[in-house]
Amino acid sequence: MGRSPCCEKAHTNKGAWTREEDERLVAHVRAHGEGCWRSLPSAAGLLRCGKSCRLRWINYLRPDLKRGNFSRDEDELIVKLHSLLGNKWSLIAARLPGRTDNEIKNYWNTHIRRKLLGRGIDPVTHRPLTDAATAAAAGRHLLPLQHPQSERSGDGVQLRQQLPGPQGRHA
DNA sequence: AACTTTTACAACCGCAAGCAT
DNA sequence: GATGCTTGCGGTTGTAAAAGT
Repeated sequence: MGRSPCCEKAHTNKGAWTREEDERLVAHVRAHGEGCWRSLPSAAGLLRCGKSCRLRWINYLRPDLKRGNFSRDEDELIVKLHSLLGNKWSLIAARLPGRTDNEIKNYWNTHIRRKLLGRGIDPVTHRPLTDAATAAAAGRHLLPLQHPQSERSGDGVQLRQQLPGPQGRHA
């Protein structure tokens, strides 16, 4: 399939959104509705790519977003849905009004995943961890790495899926 | 108080699906 | 059917804030 750059990168802002950019985006979507993200930035006077605008709107600016902490019910529902659907965050989000796929994905990776591991449950399969994996989960301090650089290259993804604990990050 | 490490989450990137031509 | 474009998704990264030393 053909693929083109989503935007003219040389002329777009990146990084955190400013209040002014938010206001422009909200005003434009209110006036014209969602959709046609490709042309939205220029129409709204934003130096962002359409992708970035869409993400910002969906994950942060939409008026129907709940935000705030996840309730116990939501927590349990996410675990249940994940056991059925896997990493289909958009499908899971569709069952949780006011929550976004990105928010759920982040919540899963930072909270639920660790909680399940703490209970000796594999967050991928939702089954009890094997002895080896449990040992690794319990004693991850024994593991030699948690350096993102090494995780991020090559087999790091697979490795991370097997390894428990927080995704090591450093400032 | 200063510095280091960890956590949390917003945002980016690349890929693939779906639609139009 | 082939090609090109846009949108949506999931994985990954950057960084501010919090916690620890």
